[in-house]
Amino acid sequence: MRLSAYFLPLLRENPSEAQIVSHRLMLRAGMVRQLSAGIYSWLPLGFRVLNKVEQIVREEQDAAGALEVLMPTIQPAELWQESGRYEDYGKEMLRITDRHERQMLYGPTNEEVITDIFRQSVKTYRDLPKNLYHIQWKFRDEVRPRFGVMRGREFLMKDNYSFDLDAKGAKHSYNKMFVAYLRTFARMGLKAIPMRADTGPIGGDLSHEFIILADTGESQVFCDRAWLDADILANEVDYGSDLEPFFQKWTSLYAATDEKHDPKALPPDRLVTARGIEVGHIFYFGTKYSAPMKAVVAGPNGEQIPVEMGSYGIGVSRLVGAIIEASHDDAGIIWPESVAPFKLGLVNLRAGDQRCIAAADDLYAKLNRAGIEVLYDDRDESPGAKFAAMDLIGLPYQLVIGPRGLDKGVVEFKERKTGARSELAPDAALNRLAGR
RNA sequence: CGGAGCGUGGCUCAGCCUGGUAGAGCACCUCGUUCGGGACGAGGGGGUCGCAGGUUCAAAUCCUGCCGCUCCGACCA
Repeated sequence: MRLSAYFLPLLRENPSEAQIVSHRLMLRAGMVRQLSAGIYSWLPLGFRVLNKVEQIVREEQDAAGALEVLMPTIQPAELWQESGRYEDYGKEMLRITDRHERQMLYGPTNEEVITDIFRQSVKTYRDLPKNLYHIQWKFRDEVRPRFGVMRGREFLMKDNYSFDLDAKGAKHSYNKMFVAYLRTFARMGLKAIPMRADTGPIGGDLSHEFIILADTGESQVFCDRAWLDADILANEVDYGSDLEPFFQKWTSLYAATDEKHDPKALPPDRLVTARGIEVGHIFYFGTKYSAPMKAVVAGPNGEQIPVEMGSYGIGVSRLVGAIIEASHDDAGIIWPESVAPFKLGLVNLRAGDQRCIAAADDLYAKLNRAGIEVLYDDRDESPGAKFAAMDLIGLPYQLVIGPRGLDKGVVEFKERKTGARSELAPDAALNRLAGR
């Protein structure tokens, strides 16, 4: 993508409404614009990241055997009256009346809708287990939206729902999601630590929050030092096998939120105190919805059995902010390669110099042919402005083309994360990037 | 929802106290000179000061109401 043809409205100064670093950087890097309190438009650069995060979530859900669906954002109130949550949910739920005076709502979550879908079509235990997910916009009318997309009112969430015949099956479904979540966050360069959690308005008796460590996190958390070196992606997981050992392994290391922290749980030399951001939450809640909504199946002996359910959420749009919170420096964002909007920034320092243009255009074409996602800064700007822009948007690698380098037959290769620079022949730079 | 604050070109902000008809830096447009970490000169465009009402000869400035946004606290992916 040529920057001259892109839509990347960068801000040189910090918008006064943005108080935390991810919010500031997302506005300055031209990723999002606020439309209203807690409601954001995603601009091209931000949308690319959102899609990459979403895709990683999707791949890990698919790998764990969940099936993707898409449910509406607008739901009828009756379903919520049936489950008993219509009144309980309170003012957080955005209620809407349609032209026929029918009570509708903008879905804050989807337990009711999915349970309705399930009960219409699944009548026998032979069709179990099932696990359905979707990635859809939600609306929760937060009293106080803040932190940019990290706590918006409208947000993109992956939520899924498992259906099993009995508690044992439900626990296996829970474990699958537990594994999938650890893998999902790890692939985004995040260390997400599962912490036992309250179930809140969702209900149920088994629940874990997944919390990533970031200096600017909302809440204080405590964990075993061993977490810092843990490598979740090190071992492959067979979702068909018994996952309980995996679950036991990753829940045995101490980790607790502020409310649940026991100061005596660990010796001081093993205790890490940090800030945390919640990026996922999983629940096993049994028959809380299936019983009142009559989501029952015929069991092996013909009896009617309410299904055992769980629900699992990942804040997809929140993750974009959370990743920035966890990975940035004074100059801007530092994207993990897996979610970076482009892998590479190609900078032509002299937009008016034919030799530089020819060299940059040539490299740009080759990079495109090699399938490398590249943002090509072909604008006529000062070098300083170009470098600052590249550092701000935080692409993992930069290639700089200028007259000095061309005299020596080289381009400069820079790594955003480490700041390491080296000079390479253009073809060598190409190979190096293609090899990564 | 309790407490606090803000709303003036795209962004950051000054002007408001002590009313006299809007200003700076950055950004933008044109020309020229520049160019290896946010260049320089000259010229130029853009706002009626969140909205409504009131006081006054006169309101960005004073008064009232409303709307919007932000921050601190209790709740959430």
